[in-house]
Amino acid sequence: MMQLDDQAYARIAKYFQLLAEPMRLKILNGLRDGEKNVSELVALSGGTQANVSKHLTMLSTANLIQRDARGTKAYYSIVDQQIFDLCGLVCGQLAMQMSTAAAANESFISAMQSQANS
Amino acid sequence: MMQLDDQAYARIAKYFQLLAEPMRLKILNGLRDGEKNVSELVALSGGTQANVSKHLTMLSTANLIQRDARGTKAYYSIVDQQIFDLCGLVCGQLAMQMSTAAAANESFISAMQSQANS
DNA sequence: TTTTTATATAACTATATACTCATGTAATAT
DNA sequence: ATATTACATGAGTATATAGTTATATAAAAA
Repeated sequence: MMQLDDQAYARIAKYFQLLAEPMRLKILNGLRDGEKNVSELVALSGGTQANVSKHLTMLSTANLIQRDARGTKAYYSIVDQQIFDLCGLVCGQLAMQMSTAAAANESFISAMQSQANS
Repeated sequence: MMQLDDQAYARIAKYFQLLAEPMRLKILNGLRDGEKNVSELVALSGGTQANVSKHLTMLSTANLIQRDARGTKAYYSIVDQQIFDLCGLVCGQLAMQMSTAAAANESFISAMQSQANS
């Protein structure tokens, strides 16, 4: 077994923490097909401007997304598409759990699986 | 872009939340090469018995690990090894960020990379 | 049966963080 | 110059959660 020091665990945990928030996942998914400005992300996510902006700052600070200010607008985009591999894996896990449990919500499962394979 | 409903985002976020804690990552990594009982995990992690037990209950409830009580001991083990793919991806991301930033701590980077490829 | 060992859990505290509301700031438009 | 638009951020609140201490529980040993 690989040994990691406490700082390494803390870093990895902080990374996962960024993905452990529904609104941030929504924002990241909203950026899947290319850059969007804050207003677009506010509309897309249904959150308030202040809240979306804060989440964008967090994701940007962690270098998961990058900011490009053009005029009065700020366009954000995904830095590394590999981020979606993570989400895909988790979706696959959840889909498996639910199908194993013979869960009732079939539409959720199929949505998860297609998400995982996208 | 795939549309997910709010419940889906919440589920995925909750899953990531489980991985967003250094002690839980340490425990999961401790189970990488096979089952261990609580005492072993307490020793390995350096946490208190109560705290480790709580984290184990959380991970077990979420079906990331499974519990097997034998005598007075409780042996925990990983349910699906794919969990380590997630950690590997994150380690790779962090390693990339650090090498891109030409960070000074080279030993951390190599540790991360070998972890990602294990 | 009593004690010991191994684990789980309840009660509590401290801290982190998501959110809202209000305001600051900077670029464009009038 | 002033107003407007787009975004960021500070202050404050509420909630979630990690950790500690103490105790409960259950199997094994004495």
